[in-house]
Amino acid sequence: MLGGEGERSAFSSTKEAADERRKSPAVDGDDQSAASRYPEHGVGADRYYIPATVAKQSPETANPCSFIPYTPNGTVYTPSSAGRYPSSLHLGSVLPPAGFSPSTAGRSHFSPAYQLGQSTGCIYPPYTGSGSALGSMALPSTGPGLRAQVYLCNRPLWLKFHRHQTEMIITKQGRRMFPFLSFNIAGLNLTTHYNVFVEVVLADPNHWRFQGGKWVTCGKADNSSQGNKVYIHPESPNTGAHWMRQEISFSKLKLTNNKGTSHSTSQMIVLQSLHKYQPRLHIVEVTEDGVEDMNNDLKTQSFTFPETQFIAVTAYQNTDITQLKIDHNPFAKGFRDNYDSMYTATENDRLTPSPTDSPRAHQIVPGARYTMQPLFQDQFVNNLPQNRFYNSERAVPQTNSLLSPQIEDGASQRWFVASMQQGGNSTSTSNKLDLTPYDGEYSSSLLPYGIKSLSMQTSHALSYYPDSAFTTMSAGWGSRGPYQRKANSSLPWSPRPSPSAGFPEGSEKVKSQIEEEVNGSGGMISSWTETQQSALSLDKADSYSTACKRRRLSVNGPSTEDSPADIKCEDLDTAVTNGGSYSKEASLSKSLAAYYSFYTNP
DNA sequence: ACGCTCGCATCAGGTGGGAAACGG
DNA sequence: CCGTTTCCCACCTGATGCGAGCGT
Repeated sequence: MLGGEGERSAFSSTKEAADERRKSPAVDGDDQSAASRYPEHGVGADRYYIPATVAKQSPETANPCSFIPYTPNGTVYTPSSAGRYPSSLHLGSVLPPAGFSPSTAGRSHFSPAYQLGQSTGCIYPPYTGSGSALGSMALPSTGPGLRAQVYLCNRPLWLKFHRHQTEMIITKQGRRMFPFLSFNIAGLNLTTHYNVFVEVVLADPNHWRFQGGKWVTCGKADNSSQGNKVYIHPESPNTGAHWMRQEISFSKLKLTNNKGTSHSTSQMIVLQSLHKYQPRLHIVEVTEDGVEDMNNDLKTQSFTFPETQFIAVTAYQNTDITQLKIDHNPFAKGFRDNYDSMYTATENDRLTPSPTDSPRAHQIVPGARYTMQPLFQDQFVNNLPQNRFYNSERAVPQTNSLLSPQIEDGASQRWFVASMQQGGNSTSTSNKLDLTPYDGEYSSSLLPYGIKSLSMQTSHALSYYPDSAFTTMSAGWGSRGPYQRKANSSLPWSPRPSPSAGFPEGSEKVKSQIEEEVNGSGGMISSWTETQQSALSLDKADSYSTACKRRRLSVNGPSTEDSPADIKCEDLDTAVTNGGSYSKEASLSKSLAAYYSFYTNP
């Protein structure tokens, strides 16, 4: 396995108390400003994020809401002194004043706050924080200090890539990530405003190279890299209700190696080739205009999903990764060997989405049938009239979430992470990902926000997405669907039900099952989330997969191993959905009803 | 006449492959 | 020399504009 494989998916989140006043990073602004705000260079270059770290926490201590806690079994390097944005924000002294967000550009300047932690000089400062981590995972509620919970929507897909050590192409003009980051957030104050942004930090202090079919370290990382390391979601700032309404997709985030780029800097994150990076999600409470509240130090929450770690490259090294990209990225359909034959087949027999299929549908595993086009048509790019949405800049439609893959995936799993302080000191670099699935019924609990419930609906109404896994996988393309278009952006939010509802009694059981499965498969966890539908057509999927892989074989081993794992996963999923007390059909109907009720209420 | 839906064509942009260029 | 980076290519997706057809 590659270095990152098998990494424990312990997610680490951090809520770092800021000792200093800070403002949110500017969305707009030029690179320089952005970079300066979150400089990675300059300071001690030695700040890296060490994955697999988190304060240990047992599910029991986790939030009562039954969201299955993203059990942090991993370890996260925790600097003695932590800052809010330890890694990239360490440069404090170097930060020049900059506008905070596009909407607030020039209005607020980067304050020293983000620089916290910088002074520590510790090499791996990213996770700092004090206080209880999961223990603070409270049910969504109103009031300050509540902890947010974050789901990595397309986690199954990320896991697939992670197994082979994810690689992300970086180009001068910028290249989108694939899979891209897509989250669902819960636990925010409905009316409070937040800035949501992604920061990409060095995952380790090494320079990597692909040798002998494997990624091996090769000297030390170049810490002097400059450039923007933060991508602020274009809809920032916005209310908690807004962020929780739908998936928060970062599909338009671009990675570049062009430090001098001056255009579209707000959409570009500057990285260095052959370095390993770890994306981090930050949620910062701000005033309505995007300025961080200077009177509260506990308004920043950070989340890290180790499975999203990747090595930046200018050309793909591992053929397995290349094949995965081709298989799942709709823009790469042209590289699928048997594309023609595949699409001449009947719709039901198709192994991969048709060109017209929803983009979202593409972040799924091959072998599944999905033709949600009408519903998910604009998931990838927002093509709806902007004024119909809460925010014109929304990358992903609100309703998307409803239809989002997560739904389906919901049946099989939900990856949830509660914000927690990175106080954990675990030093273990275990690479084993912690697979904590959400129970199949979680969706109903989330219904109020439509997002999750919609997912269920999708799976229900659309036979194309038989299994939940798909929905999750497809989430990567952003989620937006026709239903969202009809949704009134100004709809009042019904009280969010306790997340606990999302986890059926059997959730623990399911979780243990999954973990067992994962362990038993030697880390082949990538596709366990695939839906049972795909399992039904597994043979077809395998055929497709095999065909696609004929073209190239990785030195270190073909991905054919996926098949067994997939089967197991699917079987597991089936067991969960069928064997358990969970009735997908009933649940879907219920969710659907709830969904409509929610959106039609005045 | 007006509004709506649908299909088609066009365009911009994203994708990996492969060859050439670059640099240590 | 070798590894890395850059550029161009063909292919595909999604957004947009336009006109035809239909119903009110």
